Amino acid sequence: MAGRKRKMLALAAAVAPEQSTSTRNHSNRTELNRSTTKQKKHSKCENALNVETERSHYFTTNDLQHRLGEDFFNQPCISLAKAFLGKVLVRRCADGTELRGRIVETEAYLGGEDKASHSAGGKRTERNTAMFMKPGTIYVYPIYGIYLCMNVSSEGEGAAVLLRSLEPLQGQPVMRELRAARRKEGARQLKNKELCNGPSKLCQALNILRCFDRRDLASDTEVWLERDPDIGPAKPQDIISAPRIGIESHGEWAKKPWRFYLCGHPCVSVVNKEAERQSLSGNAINNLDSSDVPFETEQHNVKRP
DNA sequence: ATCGGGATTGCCT
DNA sequence: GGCAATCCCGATG
Repeated sequence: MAGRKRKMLALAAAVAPEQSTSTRNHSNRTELNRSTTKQKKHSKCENALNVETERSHYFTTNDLQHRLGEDFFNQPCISLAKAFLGKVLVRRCADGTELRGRIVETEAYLGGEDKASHSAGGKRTERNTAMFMKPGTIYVYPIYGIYLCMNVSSEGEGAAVLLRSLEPLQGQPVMRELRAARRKEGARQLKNKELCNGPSKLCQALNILRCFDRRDLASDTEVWLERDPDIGPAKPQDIISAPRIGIESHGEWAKKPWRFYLCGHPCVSVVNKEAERQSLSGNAINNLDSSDVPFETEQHNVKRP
C-alpha cells in the first residue's frame, strides 16, 4: 500500500527532474557506457547517482539565497543532527569550483553526560575547543593518524554533530580525484555513491582540511550549508535512529540511538537492519508490497526483514 | 618523556 | 569479515 512510499520520496523528487531532461539522459548514457556489464545491473540506482549536476538549475540563480545562517545551527544537538538530513554541504575550492553533497547521515555527540563525546564531562582540550564555540562552528579532528572527521557545534555545552555521509550532487569528478589520491594506483574507479559514504571519506571528497577547525559554517566563504529549494525537512518517518558507530568501548552510551540517516538512501555508510525493523513496527507499517514502490525509488529501498 | 588508543578506511582472504 | 596502516592527542609518571 502507500506505506512504503515514505521511503526516499524526498530524494527522488530532488533527482528526478534532472533525469527527465534530454540533456540529462544523454549524460547518464555517457556515464553508463563507461560502466561494465556487471555495473549495468544496478543501472537504475546508478542513474540517480551518476547524474552530473554541474551548474544544475538549483544552483544557477543565487547560491546565497539558500544558505543557512546562524539561527539554523542554534538548536539542540539531536534536533540539529536530524535537521541536517537533506541539507546540502557546499565546498568552494580555491579555483572557484563548487562541490556539493546532500547530508544523509549524522551523529549527535552531546557532551556532558555523553561519555562517547570528546567533550564528555565538560572536558575542554586544545583539540575539542570548537565543540564549545558558538553553534555552527566547524570541529575538524584527525583520527587514526591518517583521516579527518567533520563536526558542527550545536546548542548545548560541548555538543556537536558529526557529519557521516553525503550524497554527491555536484563536482563528482573532482571528488573522485581527491579520493583517488589516497588510494592504491590502478584501483578501480569509485562509484558516485562511494565518494562520500563515511565521515573521513566526505572530508577527502570535499577537501575539508584540518585548518577548517573552529571556522564558522554560517559565515565562511569556502564552506557553507544550503537548504535544498526543492525539498523540505526530512520527514520523521524517513529518519532512522540507530546506535552510533565506532564507540563500542563506551558501554551504555554506545547504545544511545543518536545516529540518524535517511532510510533506504544508498549513500548511508552502515545500514542498521534492526533499527529499521523497529522503526517500521513503530510506524505500524507491516504489510509491505514492493509492487507499489515508484520505480525511481525502488533501488533505494532497503530489503525489509 | 612515554604510552595507549582512537567518532576509519581499504585491501586482503 | 579480518586486520594493518599510521600518528596525534591526552593522560600519566
